[in-house]
Amino acid sequence: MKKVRLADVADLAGVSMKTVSNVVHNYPHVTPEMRRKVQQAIDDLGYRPNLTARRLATGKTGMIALAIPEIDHPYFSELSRYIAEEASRLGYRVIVEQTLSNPEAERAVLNDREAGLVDGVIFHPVRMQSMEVARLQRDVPVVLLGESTMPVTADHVMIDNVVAAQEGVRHLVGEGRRRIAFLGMVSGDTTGSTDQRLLGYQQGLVDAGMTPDPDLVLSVSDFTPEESSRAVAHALASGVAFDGLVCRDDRFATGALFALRQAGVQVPRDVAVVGWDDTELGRWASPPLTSIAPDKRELAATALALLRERIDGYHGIGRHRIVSHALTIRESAPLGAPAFQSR
Amino acid sequence: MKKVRLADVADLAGVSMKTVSNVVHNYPHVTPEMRRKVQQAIDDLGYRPNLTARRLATGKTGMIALAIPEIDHPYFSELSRYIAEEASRLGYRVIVEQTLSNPEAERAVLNDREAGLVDGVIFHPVRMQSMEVARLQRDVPVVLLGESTMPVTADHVMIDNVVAAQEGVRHLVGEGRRRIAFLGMVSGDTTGSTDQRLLGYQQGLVDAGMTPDPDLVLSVSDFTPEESSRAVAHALASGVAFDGLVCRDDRFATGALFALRQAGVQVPRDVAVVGWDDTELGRWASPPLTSIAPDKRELAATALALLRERIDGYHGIGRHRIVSHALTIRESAPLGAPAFQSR
DNA sequence: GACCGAGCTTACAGCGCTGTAAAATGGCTG
DNA sequence: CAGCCATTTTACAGCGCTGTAAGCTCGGTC
Repeated sequence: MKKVRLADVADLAGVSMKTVSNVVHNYPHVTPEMRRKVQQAIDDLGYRPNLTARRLATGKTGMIALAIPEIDHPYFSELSRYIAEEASRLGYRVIVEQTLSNPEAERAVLNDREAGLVDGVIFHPVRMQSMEVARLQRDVPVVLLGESTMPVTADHVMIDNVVAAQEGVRHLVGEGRRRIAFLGMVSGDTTGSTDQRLLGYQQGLVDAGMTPDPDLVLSVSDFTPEESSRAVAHALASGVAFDGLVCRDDRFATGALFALRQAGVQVPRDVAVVGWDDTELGRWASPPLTSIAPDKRELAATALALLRERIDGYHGIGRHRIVSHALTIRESAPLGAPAFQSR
Repeated sequence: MKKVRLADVADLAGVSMKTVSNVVHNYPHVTPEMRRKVQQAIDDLGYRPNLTARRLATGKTGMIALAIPEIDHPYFSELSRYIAEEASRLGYRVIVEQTLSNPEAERAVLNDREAGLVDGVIFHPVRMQSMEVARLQRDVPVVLLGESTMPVTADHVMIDNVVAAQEGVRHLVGEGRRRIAFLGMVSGDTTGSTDQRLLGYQQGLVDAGMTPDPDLVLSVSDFTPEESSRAVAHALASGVAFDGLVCRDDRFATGALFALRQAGVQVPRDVAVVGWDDTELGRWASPPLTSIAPDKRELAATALALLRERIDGYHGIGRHRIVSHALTIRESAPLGAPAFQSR
């Protein structure tokens, strides 16, 4: 099956290439008879337009890049799904770049040594600072996700992490918890997400008339459930006492649940746990996780809408959009189940 | 920042376009002096090659498509990660097509109305039959994953599902389980994966001198933990008794754990559970899942190796590769923990 | 010192499609 | 039936790069 070109179809149908092109694109001003004749030739030859050539001619690729740290992190895989769905709705294909939180890979996302690959980029950086983004960003439209960076040159979508964390704390306080811990800080984490969540957590404590206790801010050495579990186990062994726990993400919460179970600490009776991201991992944890739930669908739609506008020619200053979130209540920190020994 | 073309660099450096191209591609026969001069011009102008034009000229896109049912299914998100990593190692970019198990979307993967988008496709179909794949498959190299189809026109990679299921059963039998159930059949599932796993399950029972009992094959109405949980709850309520459970995948197993917990059935004491796919979801379930673990990394590497060969010109008959698997033992069906009332 | 060949560099024709501008067609009007 | 205008179709020049084949250099050889 050798390649069929537009010109071949034109020859067979006895018309010009451009007419064939018009038929392919459903250009309205083509007589029905002509359309039929051309379509016949297309079908006979099994012609399929060559996308690469089209792109070269139009300058549009119809593709966007989605650059995220890890494809298989539950939050990112769920987000990817919505982005893929929304992109497909808008007629874009998605190429996935996995940065693995590698600074060089992140730089490569913007500083790509090649051009003309995609029409735009949706990028969730974790190692890159605003300055650097601004410096590296070239002509490609970029929409940033997450909290690490928000230069004025690119658009940006996030949820209000501070408020969300405050809400998480308020929920725990409302259920009678008095010693609420935060899990966790990660050394070398420059994303700002954690900072904002920690800030909101502290703010939440203050709102409730409590004093943040540095001992209750647990550190984790990596973004994995394993390390999170280790950190919680260590805290328990060191005698750090808490009856509530706000986690940086569901993965950390999952690790925490594991460590608590191992230590014989009951959730939610002894410790109520709030996760973050509302992922499948948390929905099926035991007990199922109460979790701060960013509206991922809205996040995806907003990011793509902004990107679309830039692709369509908007060149203004960077816009910042806050999308909504909710607190999804489940068993790990339910309503109306006061702590074992609430004071 | 307007576009810089190869010709602009050539002008500035005072050489031909082809020489610039040679420098860009590190073609060896370029004098150091020339190389320096050209590189200088490239840097001065901030030149970046246009990938689309390159593709049109070479006919290679440097991209492969990965077509899977759901990006955020734990098995597929983990597999995607390895495929993305391996692809990147080989210099390919990955574009992700989410079929959502939609027959039309699956057909579109092969029957794409446009050509020249990717050099090859890695495709995990769930609704499509061998015949149809063979009929629709065009000139693009295709490697199939999963068990639903294996036409002679395309390469194919899978694990030995029958043997794996037998091993799962053997493990449960070895731990003293005598009434082992299978979860679950899904109506409308034409993938063959489930069939093969069920077959292996039955074979495993026969190997152990047991008689498969149709009542112990549970049906689920959809590939979700929710439905799986419902199915198990229903079975328990109907008085179906079992002390071992082999699940079609970790999602089903996760749903099963939930239903069992709700019903006060202890795992593994009362029922030992074996999952499938060895995903993060199962690793952090409670209790952590014993699971049949396909070697996803090997799967990804094998699929890409086969695809690479086809892209490089191999046109022979479809090859079938079996990659290895293991049974990862965890708490849901541990070693040396005989059933509560084993007979 | 003319010749040779390996090593470098160049000119240019595509790759397959689309946008533009110009040409052809055909229905109406006066 | 010429004249006009709106609609439909055409010719062709790019889009930016690479492969091919030919041309140029220059040190080494006899």
